[in-house]
Amino acid sequence: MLNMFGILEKPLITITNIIWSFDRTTKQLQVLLVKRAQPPYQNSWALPETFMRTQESADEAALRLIREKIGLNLSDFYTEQLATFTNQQRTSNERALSLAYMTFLPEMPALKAGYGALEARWFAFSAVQKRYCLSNRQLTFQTAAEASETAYYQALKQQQPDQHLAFDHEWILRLACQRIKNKLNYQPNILLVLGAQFTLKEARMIYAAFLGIKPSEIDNSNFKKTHKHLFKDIGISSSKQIGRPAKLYRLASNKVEF
Amino acid sequence: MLNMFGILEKPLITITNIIWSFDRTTKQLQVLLVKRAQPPYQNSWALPETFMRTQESADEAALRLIREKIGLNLSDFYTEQLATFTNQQRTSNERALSLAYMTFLPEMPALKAGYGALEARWFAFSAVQKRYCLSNRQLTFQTAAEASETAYYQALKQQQPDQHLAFDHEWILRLACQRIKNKLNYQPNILLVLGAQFTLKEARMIYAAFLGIKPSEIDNSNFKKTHKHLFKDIGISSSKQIGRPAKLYRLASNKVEF
DNA sequence: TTAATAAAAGTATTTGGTACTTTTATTTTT
DNA sequence: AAAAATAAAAGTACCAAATACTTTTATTAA
Repeated sequence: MLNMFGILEKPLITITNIIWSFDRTTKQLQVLLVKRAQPPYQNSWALPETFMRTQESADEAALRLIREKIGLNLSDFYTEQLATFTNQQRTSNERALSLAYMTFLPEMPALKAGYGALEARWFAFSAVQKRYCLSNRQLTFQTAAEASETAYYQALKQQQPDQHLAFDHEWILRLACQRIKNKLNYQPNILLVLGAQFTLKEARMIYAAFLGIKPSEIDNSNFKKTHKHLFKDIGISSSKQIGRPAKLYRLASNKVEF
Repeated sequence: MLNMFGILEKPLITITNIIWSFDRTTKQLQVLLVKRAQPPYQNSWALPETFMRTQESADEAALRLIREKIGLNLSDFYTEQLATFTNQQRTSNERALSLAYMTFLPEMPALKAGYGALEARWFAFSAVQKRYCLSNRQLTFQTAAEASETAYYQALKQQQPDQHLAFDHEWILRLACQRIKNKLNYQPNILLVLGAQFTLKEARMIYAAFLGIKPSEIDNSNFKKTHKHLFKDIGISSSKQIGRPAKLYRLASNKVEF
């Protein structure tokens, strides 16, 4: 398509979805990765992706992705937009923008790999964080000094594929961590992975992961006081465990502001 | 483009840029609107837009938009991504996704309408807020209950064009307000419109606009204490005015986290 | 029955937010 | 030139929240 100023871009639209859940037995936050069946980045681990189709909104595509690629048939989850990635160097062949979403599942369902994936697997977030150095590094998006993004995409080409996530997925994950951390104090949507009821210890485990500290560094008593506006005691105690049973809480509001 | 599952979408990409500045004489936050020269929404006020071209990143397109449509040739400003709008009902003809950005100008330059615009004009944000009811209404994007977004796009078709901004631009602006408000306490990028040095009164004017209160309702002394981590006293006093001269401040950090 | 465990519950101290008052530096008026 | 008006800086006292820490309680394991 041409107009008097140049050729308009009509790129493919990739939907990339960071899918979070929580393992109740290990009390570990989980993130879903798939092993790619086809090139590029064949056999590499990647965030689940799909191309957007005609007659479908991005949100719908994000849901279809969950169904098709991961074999999940769920009704109860929450998806929010993360950001859109437009750098030309992010793909090598035909240009594709990536609309990144985050989905929070209130349980940790069994997975089966769908089309395009050799395998779909839950990973403990702490392991992924360590493996791919998703530290709290500041990401600057200042247009005047967008050097860091440019530098990242330059370096991307030299990477060993088997030691990294496919495409710019580490960059996307890093951004997701930053976003979740920023919202921890006013809109901790990440806690939706804890489902309808949870203990404060479980909430603390998640907070600690994004704050970059050990869970033991957060005092239970103080945590309860500081976040009492976010959690509501539902008057039930947790099931059998060593020590006094923990109370169960729910999120105070499921209204989610943008 | 076809694969075994269906037809992939390759939509046009619209870059929509909300451009903010500050009028030092009236101490009013300003937002830039253009009057559309061509259909659809001919003669309606709209946020500045352009189509993305090949060989150009979305960030570059956002910058080109500033140059071409508004005749600004600036080097010193900051642009950040707001969100991406993908609803099919947002355009009537060929499908177009909109990548919305926000740009903060440290001055309020004169405008000249460029290609596609009959006029480009600065509006006092307070007037725009009132005119288009950009109140603090909660916007829910819960995928399970995305009724509000769907309802919005349904209602959009019935709107009187001359009483509203073009396309879904009121929706986009409302989201921008919400985002700015949320970031006021930890990353008030909106204050970049105040330039290299500003008085606390100027900062208070902007805070008040997004908090939905009168500037007089914010106590100067307390505001200073509460936000002292964000502002740095640069030891200079403001120029001649009635009353004791205000000190000048700068933003403590121009590092911007995502 | 006792020890160990883990969380609830409570306390005391420090920090930060809020409401309010006083002081100071400037312009305008007399 | 002096006094009044203005607007912000600077200070104060009080209340609420965050933090560090201790005690109590409900449970399991030995």
